[in-house]
Amino acid sequence: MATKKPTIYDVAEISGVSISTISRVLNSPNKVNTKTRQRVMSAIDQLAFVPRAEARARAMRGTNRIGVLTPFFTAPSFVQRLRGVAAALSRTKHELVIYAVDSVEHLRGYIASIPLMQSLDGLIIMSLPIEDKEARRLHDNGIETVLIESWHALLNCICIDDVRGGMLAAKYLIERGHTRIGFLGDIEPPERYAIHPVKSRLAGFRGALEGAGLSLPRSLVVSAPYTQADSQQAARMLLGQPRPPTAIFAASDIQAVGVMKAARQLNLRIPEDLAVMGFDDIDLAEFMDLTTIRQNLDESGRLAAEILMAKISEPNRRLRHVRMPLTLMKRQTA
Amino acid sequence: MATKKPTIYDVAEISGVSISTISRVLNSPNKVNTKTRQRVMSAIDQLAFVPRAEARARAMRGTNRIGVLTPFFTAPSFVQRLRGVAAALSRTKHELVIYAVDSVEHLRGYIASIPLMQSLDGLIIMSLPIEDKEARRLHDNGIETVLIESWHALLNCICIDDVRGGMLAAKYLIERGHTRIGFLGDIEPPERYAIHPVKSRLAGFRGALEGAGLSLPRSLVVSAPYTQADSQQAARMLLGQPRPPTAIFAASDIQAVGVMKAARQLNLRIPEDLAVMGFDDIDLAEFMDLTTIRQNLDESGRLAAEILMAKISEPNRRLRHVRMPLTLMKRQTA
DNA sequence: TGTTAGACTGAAAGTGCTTTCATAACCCGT
DNA sequence: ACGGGTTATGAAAGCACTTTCAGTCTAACA
Repeated sequence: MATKKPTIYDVAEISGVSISTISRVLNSPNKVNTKTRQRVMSAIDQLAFVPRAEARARAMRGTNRIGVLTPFFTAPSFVQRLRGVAAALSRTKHELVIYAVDSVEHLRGYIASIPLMQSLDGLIIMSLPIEDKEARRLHDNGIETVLIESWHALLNCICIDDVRGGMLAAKYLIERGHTRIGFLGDIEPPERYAIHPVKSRLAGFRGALEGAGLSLPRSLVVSAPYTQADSQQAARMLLGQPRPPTAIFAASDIQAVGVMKAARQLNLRIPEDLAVMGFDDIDLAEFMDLTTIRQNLDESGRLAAEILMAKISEPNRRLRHVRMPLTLMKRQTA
Repeated sequence: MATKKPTIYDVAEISGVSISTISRVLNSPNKVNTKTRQRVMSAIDQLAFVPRAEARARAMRGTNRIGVLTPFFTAPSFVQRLRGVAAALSRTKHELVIYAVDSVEHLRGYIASIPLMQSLDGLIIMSLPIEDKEARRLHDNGIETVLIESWHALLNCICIDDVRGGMLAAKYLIERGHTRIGFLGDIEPPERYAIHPVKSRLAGFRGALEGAGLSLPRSLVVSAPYTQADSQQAARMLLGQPRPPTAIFAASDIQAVGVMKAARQLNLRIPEDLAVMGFDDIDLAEFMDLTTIRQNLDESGRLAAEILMAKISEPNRRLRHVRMPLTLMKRQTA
C-alpha cells in the first residue's frame, strides 16, 4: 500500500516507458501505439492515478470558495456570525475558508495576498478596518467582498448603528426610573488591528443621558478587557463606590455577565437592586435572561453570505450597504 | 505592452529584485522588507499580475489546506472544538476549510470527493460515523485524517470515555447524598448521520447508580431534543412528578441550562432543592456556574490539528489513538 | 536489396512557481 | 572596532507535467 499519491513517474516506472509516453497517453492517445497504451492504461488504474491538475480542476468546477477574514475567532459574537455564514452556505455548493487574523501584519498580509491568489470567489471581512488602497485592490481584482462592522464605499457593507444602540439602552433604563447609570466596556482595547465599536456605544449612551438631563460622571464609566472575569472585577469597583449606580449598561453581553456575577457576590438582587443590560444578544444572553440590545449576529452572517452569493452569480448587481436593525430584548435583568 | 500574461519573472524585472522575493511577497509578506515589498506590490498591480494557481499548486508540497467535516455547526460544543482547531492552525500557514454536514448524503458525498480532488492535506472529521470503505479510501489516498468522537483502526482518533463520564456524574451526586437522581438527554435523536454519545453517558450513569445499590426508575429518565427550550419543558415534567428527583444529570450543558430554568420557574432553589449537573463544560457552563463533566473541547480540536500537522510533515509517524481525560468541574449547581 | 517516409518513443528543455541554502547587510553590546 | 546574532536577499534545486526534437524502428516502395 503506497500511501503516497502516485505521479506519472510511478506510472512510467511500472509500465516500463518514459514519462513522455504517459503524458501522451493522457493527452493525445492516438499518438501512442495501441499495445503500449494498453500497458500504460493498466498501470494507471492499478495505481488509481489521477493527474493532479485535472483532479483539481474537475473538483473546483462549480465549487465556489468563499473566505472569511475574522479577528477574535474565539469570541462568541464572532462565532455566531460565522454560524450565520455557514448556515447560508451549507445548502449550496460552497466551501468556507476561514482565516483567523490575530495581528496587523496578519491582516495586511491576507488582504494583500488574497485578491492576488484568485483562489477565492468571495470574501467576508469581519470587524477589520480596511484601507482605501486595499478596498480598491479587492474591487479591481473582482473579488466580491462584504464588510461586516466596517464601511467602505467600494464594497458591500453590513453595519449596525452603535451610537443608536447606546441610546436605546440609556433610554430604556431611564424609562425604568434609573438616574444613576454606570457604563462598563472595553473602551481602550489593545488590539489595533480590529474595529472596536465600544466608543460609539458609549457616545450614544452618554448622549441619551445628557439629553434627559442626567449626567454621566467619570466615576460611573469603567473600562475592562473583554472577558467575564475582568468585567466582574471592574464591576465590583463600580459597585463599591460611595454612591453606586442602580443600573449598569455593559457594552457586550460577556461583560454584562461579569457584572451579574459581581452583583451576586455583593448580594445585590437583579434587577431590584441593580439592573443590568448587555449588548449583542449572543446565545448566552437568552440563557441567562439578560436584557440586552440585540444585533442579529447570525442574521448578519447569513446576509453577508447571501449578498456574496448573489453578487457572484450576478456580478452586475449593485453594491449593498445595509444597516441592520437593533432591537431591545427585554428580559429579566433590567 | 506585451500581450503575454505576466509572470513573476516580469514582476521581478520591473521591480529589480529576484523572483524569490516576489514569491515571498506573495506568500509570507512579513519576511520581506517593507520598502521592497511596496516596490514589488506596485509592480504587481502595474502589471495586473495574477499567479497561476496550477503552477503554484504544483510547486507547493501540498495545498496547505486542512478541512474539517462537522455536523451541527451551530452547536456550542462543535464551535468550541473548531475554535481549538483554528487556534492551533493560526500560527501555521494553513487554511481552514469547513464543510458543514447536514445529511447522510452530504457526508458520503464529501468523503467520496475529498480524496479525489486532492485539494486538502489533511482532514478532521467530527462526530461522524465513517465506514470501513471510506476509511480505507482516505488512508490509501494519503489524506491524513483525524477522527474526533469516533473510532477507526486505520485513522488517528480522539475520543472520550462517555460511559465513564456518566459514572463520574452519578458518583459525585451520590456522594453528595442524593438518592433520587434523574437523567435528561437526547436519547433518541433523529439524525442518523452523526454520532450521539448520549446513550453511553446514560449507561455509565445507570451503572454507577446500580453499583451503589440505587435504582434508576423509568420515570426518572426523560428524553428531550438538544435545545434549551425542549429540555426546560422535559425537566418540568420530570419535576412535576409525585416523587420528583433531588438531582438531575443532563447529558449536555445546554440541556442542563434548560433544567435550571425549569427549576427557577418552579421556585426550586439550586442546589438546595435541586442539584443540576451538565456534560461538556462549554463556555456557558462557566458563566452559569454549572457543575459539569468537562471534556476539554478546545483542547480536542487543538490536539486534532496538531496530530494532523505532525503527520503531514512526517508521514511515517505512527497512528495516534488518544483518549482524552474527563474532569469533574465542581461549581455552584451541585 | 537499398531507401525512405512515417510512426513511435525518450531525453531534455521548458512551465511558473516555492523553498532551501548560503551570503550579504545590518545591529547590538563591549 | 569586533565577534555573535538577526534579517533580507538571490542562486539554484525542485515540483508534476507538457512539448519539442531528434533518434530508432518498421514497413513499404523503387
